[in-house]
Amino acid sequence: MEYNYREIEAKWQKIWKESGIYKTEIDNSKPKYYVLDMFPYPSGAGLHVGHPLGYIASDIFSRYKRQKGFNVLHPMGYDAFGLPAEQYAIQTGQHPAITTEQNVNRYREQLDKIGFCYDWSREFKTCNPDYYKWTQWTFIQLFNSYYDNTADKAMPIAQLVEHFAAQGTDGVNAACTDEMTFTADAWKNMNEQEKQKVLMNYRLAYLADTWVNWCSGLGTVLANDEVVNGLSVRGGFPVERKLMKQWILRVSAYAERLLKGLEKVEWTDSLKEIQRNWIGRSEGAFIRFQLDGQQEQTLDIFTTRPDTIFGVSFMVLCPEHELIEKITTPEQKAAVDEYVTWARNRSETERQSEVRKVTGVFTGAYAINPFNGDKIPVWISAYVLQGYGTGGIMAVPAHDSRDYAFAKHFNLPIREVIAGGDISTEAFETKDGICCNSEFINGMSVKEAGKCIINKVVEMGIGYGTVNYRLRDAIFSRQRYWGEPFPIYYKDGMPYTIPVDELPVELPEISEFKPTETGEPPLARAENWTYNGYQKEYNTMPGFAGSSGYYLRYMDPHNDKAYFSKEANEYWRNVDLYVGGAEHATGHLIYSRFWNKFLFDLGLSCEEEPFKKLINQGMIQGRSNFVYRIIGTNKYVSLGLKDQYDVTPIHVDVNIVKNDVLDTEAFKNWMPDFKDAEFILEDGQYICGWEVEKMSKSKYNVQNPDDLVEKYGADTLRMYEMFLGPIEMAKPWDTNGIEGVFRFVKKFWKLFHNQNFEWNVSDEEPTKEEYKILHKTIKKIEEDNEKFSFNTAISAFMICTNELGDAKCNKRKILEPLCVLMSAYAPHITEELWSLLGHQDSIVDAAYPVYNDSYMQESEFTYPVSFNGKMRVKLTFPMDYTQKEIEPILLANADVQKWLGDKTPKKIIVVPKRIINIVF
RNA sequence: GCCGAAGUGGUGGAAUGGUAGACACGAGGGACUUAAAAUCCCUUGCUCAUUGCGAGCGUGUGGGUUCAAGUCCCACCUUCGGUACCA
Repeated sequence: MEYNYREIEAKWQKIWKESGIYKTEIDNSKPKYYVLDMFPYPSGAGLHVGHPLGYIASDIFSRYKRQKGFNVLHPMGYDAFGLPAEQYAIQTGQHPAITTEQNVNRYREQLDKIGFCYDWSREFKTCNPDYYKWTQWTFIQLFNSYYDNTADKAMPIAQLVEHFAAQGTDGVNAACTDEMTFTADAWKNMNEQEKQKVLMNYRLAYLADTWVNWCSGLGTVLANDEVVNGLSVRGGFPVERKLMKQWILRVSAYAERLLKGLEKVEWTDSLKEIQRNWIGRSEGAFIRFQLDGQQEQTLDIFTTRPDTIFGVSFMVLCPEHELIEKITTPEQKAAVDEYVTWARNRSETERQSEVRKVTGVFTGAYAINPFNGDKIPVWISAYVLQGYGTGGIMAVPAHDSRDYAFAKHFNLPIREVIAGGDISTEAFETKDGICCNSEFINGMSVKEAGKCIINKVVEMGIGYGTVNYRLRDAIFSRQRYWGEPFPIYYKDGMPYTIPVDELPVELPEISEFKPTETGEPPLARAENWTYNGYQKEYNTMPGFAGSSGYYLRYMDPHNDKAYFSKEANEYWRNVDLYVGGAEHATGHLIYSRFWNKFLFDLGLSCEEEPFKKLINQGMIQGRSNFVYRIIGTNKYVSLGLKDQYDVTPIHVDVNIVKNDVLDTEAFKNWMPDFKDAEFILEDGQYICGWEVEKMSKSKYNVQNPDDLVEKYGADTLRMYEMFLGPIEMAKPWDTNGIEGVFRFVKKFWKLFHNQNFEWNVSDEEPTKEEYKILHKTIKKIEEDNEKFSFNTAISAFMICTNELGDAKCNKRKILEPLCVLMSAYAPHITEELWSLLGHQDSIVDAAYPVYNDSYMQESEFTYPVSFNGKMRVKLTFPMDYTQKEIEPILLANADVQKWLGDKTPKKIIVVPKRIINIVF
């Protein structure tokens, strides 16, 4: 039979589906291996060509591991809550659940065509109430927990309540929004509402007024990772700053553990580095400055350079600082109000573009340097950020470039306290200097002086050494409909959780998906959105809520008693291999790790890190094609001739271009504008230009995997995507080479057939040469699989197939193991051949062939011989010859003598099985 | 600015410090065919030579280590990704 991929692929996909061969169960007799893809958001555009890249890689690895004897968990599902479906709903009135369902079906259809080995019985969508019940459940646990810094883990808030009742805040070392001190009696005298307010300061999920990224285009707030260059990632709308009451997750409490955990995972260095920078650990000191003439007010700052404290010449507060209204002098009030109003209302975009522009205003107040009693003016400037440290700084212009620019601009003093720089031109920012002009720390190194100052401030009771993180708490509310409702109702203005046994709180039906006329979130439209008469929360959870713990749910997806069973978790533990884009480095991959660590603290998840090994598939860029229109005409000139004319490049649909040659007829029919197009050809062809750009509809460079499956089959598509290059590298999507892979698949099929496409496999014993071809391939494929170097593995298959074809080898003992090796890459064709070879069982459970070194033994080796490093001749020696035995034969050789001439060799280097180098 | 990754033919890309360019695309030539598709064979880094042998140069640039460098070290250039007043 000829290779008919359509028939073969349809046949096996049906059989796999019906037999449930990819269904996975806990099996204690086998080691587990958990392979996970970042699940997709089912957008209306369908699966794009970048998705399969990672999915195919993980699929290959899953199949390989299964053949290696592992019990492989390889699930798939959908991240189904999200903005596009809701935006669409606002425009059309179509319920997002319906659009989502349609999109999911389309995705599933596309995925099925590629022949993945997912265990679909575990599939779920994050918008299923069965699933988001557990997202809500986790939220309640977060609400009912606080972070105990001494135990270094999350603890029940009830324990904190007990502590408050017994000792007040004395001995409390917990992550909180504001430091609090009160006695046990004070606690007992608080009313319910006051107590709730105090607890809110400690909860891991808390409600607070906070400056947020408000996106009016989307009608919601966004997390920091959802804003890029002042614009929303989804939709590209401008983002402004706004003070709003929001649900927030105290992710920052886990900063140190998130940082430390990176040491234990096998991720790429670059990804770890991105997370490290995002977490942004810095060591320094917290120091309290007294304000001149005001006993009750202090100005707290964080600095990484306590050693420069004698160089402080002014203090700066962020425009949002609460101290501003308390300390501003009457004379300065007008100027301060004006500045603060301006600074607070700037949009993110403005902030971005005005970075490094020096602005600020003097408050009229002075702080006192605790070490020398100097009066230091307190300024306000937007270069100091609210939300990092204390929102206030001690400015040391001589040794910080930002303070320097500020001091120069406002003509403030610049005092040198680290020797060796030239502070007349720029700040001297070294951390290896020696202190000067600094009284008792003169002559000390920066490091020593820092320690000394920290000891002093501790002694004086005005500060301590501390560690500060850039990582912010995550805003968890969205003023949106299509998300998980909060399991929260309000009583006397304070939030309370809905009992766990009444979960899930299902998303109600509403008539319209827009915010209300009064600007309330869409859920305010829901009828009876109450709990025992109390109003339920109008906000919903953000996109990352559902994706933060989904990998745990796959372990036990249908459990209605628990998130997942202990048994399932202890077997599957965590994800061994996670495949997805690096764009999630500062979002999903942080939130997920936080989520998992919290569940670990609760004793639910038995591993602290969720993703052991992570592979980032590179981004797939588009490869656009261009035609060149001669300006003012409807004439198009081929690439090579375009420089002779005045032309405008125009994007042309890549689907009517093959190997950069334009199908001119198809071009004329493409759009009415081009109906009468004329062409100036080169060599009878129209050659298009090309460029690598982002893949987008408007650039006509989008290619759909379905078309390629239709034209070449899934096996060819799978291998081609892997053959493009290393999965981790970004690369343009280019179908120019797919024919080569298709040819190879056909050749592979032919190994099992004669010229007339009749089955032709012999039971003869293979020769040693044939075994050698096979075992060389077994070894290479195994090494490449372990390294995720699938492109070179495919090259090895091509070489092997060519060699066996040349040798006319059709021996079962060679072809059968080869089939197994290749089944991970091309599951359909190998499954078909496997059954033709007479096997009843599926090839997915065939054992991976064992490499046998004995076939690779050689009796001799051909050495390249180089003279002073330049390769000249090749000589063959028996394998077991030593250098001593080789040398005389070598020197007696005519070619060697020719090259040596009358020179005598200084040294002869023989590297066994590599090279001989003669140095003269 | 800072952090990270990467620069190899016309193209995608191979090379544990040891014959650079595997494998594939494209291109050129040929076979088969009435023709096309499909298939098969040869050539294909650059320059010179080409009657044959060949010779020289080549992995972003400039240095260095080494018998030997695409690979290691130093400096620089370029591109891409992350981040951006984080005290």
